[in-house]
Parts: sequence; C-alpha cells; structure tokens
Amino acid sequence: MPESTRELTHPEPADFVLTDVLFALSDPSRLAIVRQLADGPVETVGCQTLGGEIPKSTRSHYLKTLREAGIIRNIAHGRERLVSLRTDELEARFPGLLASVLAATGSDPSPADPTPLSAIG
Amino acid sequence: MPESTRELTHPEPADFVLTDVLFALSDPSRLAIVRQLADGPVETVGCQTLGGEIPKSTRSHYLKTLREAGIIRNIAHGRERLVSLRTDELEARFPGLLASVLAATGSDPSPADPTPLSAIG
DNA sequence: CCAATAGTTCCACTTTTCTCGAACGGATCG
DNA sequence: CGATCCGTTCGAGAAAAGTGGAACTATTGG
Repeated sequence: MPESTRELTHPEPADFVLTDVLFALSDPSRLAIVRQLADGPVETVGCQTLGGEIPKSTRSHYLKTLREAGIIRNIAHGRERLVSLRTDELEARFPGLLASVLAATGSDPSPADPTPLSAIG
Repeated sequence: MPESTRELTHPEPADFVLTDVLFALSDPSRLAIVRQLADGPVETVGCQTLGGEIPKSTRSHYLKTLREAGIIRNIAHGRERLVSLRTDELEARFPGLLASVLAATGSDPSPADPTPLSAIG
C-alpha cells in the first residue's frame, strides 16, 4: 500500500515567498520546532514529539504555517506523520537564509534562557 | 550645536532578538524600505523618501518596527531625520542574515516588481 | 516670535494572528 | 467492523498588528 493517502499541499521552491518564510520563522514557538528538526538526531520525526507539551491543534497550526511557507515537509506515514526540514530546497531558493537563522545564538527569548551576565557587557 | 536633541531609543546589538528581526523583515512594506536603504545610492536618507507615497504616520510605524528590532538607525538631524541600515551591527549579531535576505530575488510580491524572466530560471 | 516643516505619538478602527476545545477522517489492530 | 490512535480542520474568543487622521513637539526661517 502506498505510504500516502492523506496528502497535504506543499509549495514548490519557485513559489516560496521570502516574507512568508521570514514570518513563519519569526515566532519563537515555530522557530523552536525548526531548531528541533535541525538539531535533532534524526531529520524526520513524528509530529507529537515537536514543540513540547502543547495542544495538538496548536502544534498542527505551527506546522501548517511552516509547511505553507516551504520550510518543512509533512507527509503521511501510516497512521502518523513524518515532518522534515526542506533544507536543500530552502537553500536553493534563499541561499544562506536558513543557515544564518539556525546559526544565530542567544536570540530566542525562551523561558529556559539564563542570560548570563558575561554575554551582556 | 549637537545634531541630536530629539533622540529615539535604539537597542544594542547584544539585545537584538532574532525573532523580532525576522518579524520586522516579514512585512513586504517594511522589507521594501530595507531594500531601498540597501540598494540606494546613499545609505542615509531622509524619512520622507522611503516607502513611496504613504501617510507619514504609517511610514513612521514601519520605521519604528525596524528601529526597535535593530535593523535601522533613525537619528535627528536638523528638522528632518536620517535613516540608515545598521548593516555592520546586524552582521556582527546575526552573521549572514541580512545579506541572505537582501540577496533573495523574486520573492517579494510588490506591485512595482517586474520579475524579469531571466531571474526565474 | 510666529509660521512652516518634519516626523513622532495618540487614538480609534479594522484586520490578522494566536490559541485551543471540539468535531472530523484516515489508518491500524483486535 | 468497532475501538483507538494520530493529526488535521472547524469554530470562536482573545490578543496583537496594521492603518491613517489628528494632535503634538522640535527645528528652522523670516
């Protein structure tokens, strides 16, 4: 049986819109998901492992925004879904963009950020 | 006489927040201003030349969002104001980010963009 | 000092986005 | 084929952002 019956729409790289990509990445919760996908040991994970403990509808909306911008791919696989970064396509469309975003440090005001004094002065 | 009496607040590079920068750049109108500053013959221009013919309060709001994110500098100079990109500080804080955004082509759906075919394939 | 100018801030309104419970639909297993 | 599980879509209320007219402040010029 084919691994996809319930397919979601994904834009082609040529249709990626820069402002949409920037907007999708401009939310700390969504950016955290992108970082999790980039930093994680595997590049493709089930949805429920992303974004911590949040309502599944909320997570689904995060993923929708990221998907419609072209940042992630979300494919049906059995009764769950596999999410992965569209790293190569994003790089081809907007060279260096995702890399520079992922390389940025100490910029996401997450609650677990101690903000050491040594990083201020 | 000092060239600044009415000063606006500008964040220091260490206080730049990535998501705020991305958000400020995620609006086509604001991004157009940034492009105008980057592409223009001079890097410092008066406010009224930016963003085309829009109400001055609207333009001021655009500039405020960009300024508070650390993307532009807005300093009083006589009875007008001079706006410039904080290119170097932005580069130091988020290496490659602004460059990749400015390098992106055919992505901003502005009405005045001819989108030449030579830039697509 | 009064008029004109440049641009920010105030305020109100509209639109968008955020958030999450609930309903819905496909996939798997007994 | 009913129960369950995973995740999307729907719907609604709340919060945030966009927009622009009007008032306000600072600066320059006569």
